[in-house]
Amino acid sequence: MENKIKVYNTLSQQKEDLIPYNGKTVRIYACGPTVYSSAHLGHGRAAITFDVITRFLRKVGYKVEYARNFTDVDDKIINKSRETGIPTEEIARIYTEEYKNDMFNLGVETPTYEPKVTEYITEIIDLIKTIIEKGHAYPSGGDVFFSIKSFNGYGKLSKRTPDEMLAGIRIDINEKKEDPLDFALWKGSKPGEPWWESPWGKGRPGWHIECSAMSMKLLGKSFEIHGGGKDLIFPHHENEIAQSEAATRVEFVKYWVHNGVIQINREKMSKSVGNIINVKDALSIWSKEAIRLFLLSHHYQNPADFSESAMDESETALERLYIMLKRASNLTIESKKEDIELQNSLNLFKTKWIESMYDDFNTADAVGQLFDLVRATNRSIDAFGWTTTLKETIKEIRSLGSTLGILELSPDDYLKKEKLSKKPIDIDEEEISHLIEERTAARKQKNWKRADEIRTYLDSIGIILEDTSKGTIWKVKS
RNA sequence: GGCGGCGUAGCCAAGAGGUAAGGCAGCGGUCUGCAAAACCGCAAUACCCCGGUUCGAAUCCGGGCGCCGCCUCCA
Repeated sequence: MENKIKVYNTLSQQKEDLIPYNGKTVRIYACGPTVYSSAHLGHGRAAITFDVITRFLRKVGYKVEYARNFTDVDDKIINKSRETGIPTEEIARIYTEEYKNDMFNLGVETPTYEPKVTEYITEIIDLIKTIIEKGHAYPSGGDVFFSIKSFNGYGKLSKRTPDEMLAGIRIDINEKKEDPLDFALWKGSKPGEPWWESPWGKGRPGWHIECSAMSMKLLGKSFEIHGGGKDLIFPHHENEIAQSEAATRVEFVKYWVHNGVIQINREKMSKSVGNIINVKDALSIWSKEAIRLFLLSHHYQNPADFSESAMDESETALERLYIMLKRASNLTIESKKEDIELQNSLNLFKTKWIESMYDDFNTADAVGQLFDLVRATNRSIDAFGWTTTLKETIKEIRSLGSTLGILELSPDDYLKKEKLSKKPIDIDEEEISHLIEERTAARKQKNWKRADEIRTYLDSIGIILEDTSKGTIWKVKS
């Protein structure tokens, strides 16, 4: 096995060995949402990407300090407040809570820190003061701007020079700026906007400064991984680097990690196109684990094209995993038998899925390894039933599962309850049991007509019956 | 226009110099009262095109074509 985790760094455009600044501690900052509307699958993907990275790093022995912020003061929140008449703080509070719920429902573990911008205003003001003192920013008419010309690495993350940026510029000319590419660190507040006292008058933070202030406060001047969606590379992350390094004169972040965007029909999911799928809505149709499996079947850097049929396929694929676990749990006779062939598959799997994850967190490859092993496991169950090897195999499969955040339910909970909750079916479990009993009796008398009637009826309302050597079991149709 | 990326069977998707994982859909078989599930097999000479480097290219280089992202708020 490779002894170093490889991670693709947007800054160098290469995979690099993950070498923390200090021992085995990895500090991660991932950009969270601006809380002015419901979380969509794009937010979900970003959260799940860094959730899995965190879970894996911890699994292989790293200490991970993970911060994910809430931007709770911003133009978009102010606009939303104007449209709805709801105070900005209330809008921020509502969507912050909703985001936390949505992420919980997606099985995303809570980060170590969840800072809010409004709780770090002092740090933000101090940081801006430092940047001004070092000659990289200037107050102008109540605002403070960062001078991109004063920072000679500007553009190093997004791979473009200021001249190239200027060529395609579409932002409004702002008289207060010395250079059209300069961006606001602090914005003087207009009437009715949230504001804080500052050396430059009443105002609020610009968009990018909060992430620099909060990440450096919580994780230190230099930390290992900074993440977010690819759409944040420019200008957000580019500006963060400029601000932070202008203030500290040391490397801000060692590895920049960006996840691909969600697409619908090969087009980016975005508000302007109007093709947003909210996390809540997706969760009302598909299980959280099917959503995770769908996302994790793509490499985190690639775009993931979302569609109902693709999601249905993921649900079916997940069901295949749970059916295998169900078949295994149905075996009651313990024995000391071993299965050499399964043992070989298991040994291969143990090495390969870890290797896949070591290679830039390649969950899609790991998922492929998993399905390989599932076939071998089913084969073993058919041939030998319960073996000590099977027990070991299930344990290893659960181990990958806990890294990806899937297979965390009991097979019955998934095959029945989870799916019943997604597909409201007009029958309860007790009634199903009664019908199954009746059918079993009919089958004993070889009354196939009645037996098939019952099965057909249940099938028509979405319940599938399976006759096994241990009796009839049921599950909810996909 | 500038910068970055993508193009792998019917669909989705890994792989990034050594002869192409996996999932879904389809078809045939085993098993079953019939099914389902599972397993076995088929479709399957699947790497956008044209050049080049190499003993060897899906992978590296050059040139096309098509698509996408960023350059304005995005995760």
